[in-house]
Amino acid sequence: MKLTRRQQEIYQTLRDNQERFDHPPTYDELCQLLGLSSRGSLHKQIQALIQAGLVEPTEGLQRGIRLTGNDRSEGIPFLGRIAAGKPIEAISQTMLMKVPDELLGRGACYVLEVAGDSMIEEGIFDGDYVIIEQQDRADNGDIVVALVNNEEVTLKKIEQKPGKVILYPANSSMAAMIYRPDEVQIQGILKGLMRNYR
Amino acid sequence: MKLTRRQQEIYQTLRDNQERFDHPPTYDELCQLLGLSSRGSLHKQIQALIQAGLVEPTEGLQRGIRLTGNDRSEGIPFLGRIAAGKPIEAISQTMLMKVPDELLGRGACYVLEVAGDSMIEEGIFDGDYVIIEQQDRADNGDIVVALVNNEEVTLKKIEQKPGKVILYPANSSMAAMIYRPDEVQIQGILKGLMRNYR
DNA sequence: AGAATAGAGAACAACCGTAGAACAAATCAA
DNA sequence: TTGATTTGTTCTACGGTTGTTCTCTATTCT
Repeated sequence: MKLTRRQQEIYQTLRDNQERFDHPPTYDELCQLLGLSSRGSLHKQIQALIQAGLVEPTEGLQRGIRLTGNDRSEGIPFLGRIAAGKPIEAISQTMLMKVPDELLGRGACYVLEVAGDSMIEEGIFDGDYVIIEQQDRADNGDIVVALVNNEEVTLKKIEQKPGKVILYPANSSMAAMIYRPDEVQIQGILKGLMRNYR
Repeated sequence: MKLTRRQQEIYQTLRDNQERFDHPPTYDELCQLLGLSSRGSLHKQIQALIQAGLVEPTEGLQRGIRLTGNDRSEGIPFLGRIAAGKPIEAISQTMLMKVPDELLGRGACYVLEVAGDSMIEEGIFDGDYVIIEQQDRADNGDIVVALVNNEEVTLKKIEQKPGKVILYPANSSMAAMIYRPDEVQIQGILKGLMRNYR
């Protein structure tokens, strides 16, 4: 989606003033900030920003959140479930999940829900949430999200040797898989884990 | 749960004036403090704060406790390390740690760092952070923080039978311990877990 | 000229905060 | 104990605020 000049300008103003408001600002406050005198005009622009995914819409609530873009303060995206042997079940809407800073890597991160017990001996259980930092290389021994043959996405421990790549599950009832380097594409490495007991 | 502006304002006023009252204040006193003239109006706002878990509701009692609640917007306290067989190494200053809402219980919660491998088969490793909800009872099968003989604090799976309490480690090289009910005091139950890969 | 972009302003519905009456439970006074 | 008073709760109603929709006008660009 492409933004008009004015829309970019408004978005920039939103970001610049994000911290000036203890609570999300009202349309009237924003109008004053932007030199507008009509809520309706602003509303039209804001809708464009929502359409572009730069602003979170408010659900029914008044004084609803406006500005928040997709920066890390509101959480990182939850992309879906990852199971050994299947592509990631992508989730329709981008959900944001708050994650403690301690579990984040330096780069772009996202969250996946683990399906299956293939990493059980590493303490990664079915239903756990893993925080993945997006990157395309890994050290031996890292636990990675790997795309195999452009088809399957799995969470495995990796070992890269000259001419072959081994993906080890952490479950003694499953076997390690050996591939040619060009068959395996690293998508990210494991940075953190969260589990929910109920 | 999100608070409206006024609700936050009221909550802040409650906190600020918490120490000014020897006993919890009445609705009328709070109304005067907040410039309201209707108890009913205040009541509705207070209900919202209770809903958000920031205020403890009063059970039947009059002049009942109001304000005190658990504000977790700044994080929950990190209390120290817990190892099987030793008291919690208390940390000098109370550190706050931000934790995703999904991992929190409803009541007061805190964070401990796990020392040792006694729960390794439950996927709880040395160095993991566990989120504990403070409470003094548990169901069989829950993983609890238990104070034994007023000396040792451990993280174990509990089973309570008439006349005895069994604490199971999740490590086949360690034995379960059997106690009399009066020797074991439950301090909290496990609600969530976080792990950091570096 | 025609289309796209911006803004003003009116009108409306939902939401929020408040007041106040009425009632029940708890507390206090005698 | 009994009755009066305080205190917490429930309910209705009202007005202001806020988000949304709509129409209309002005400006800019191709």
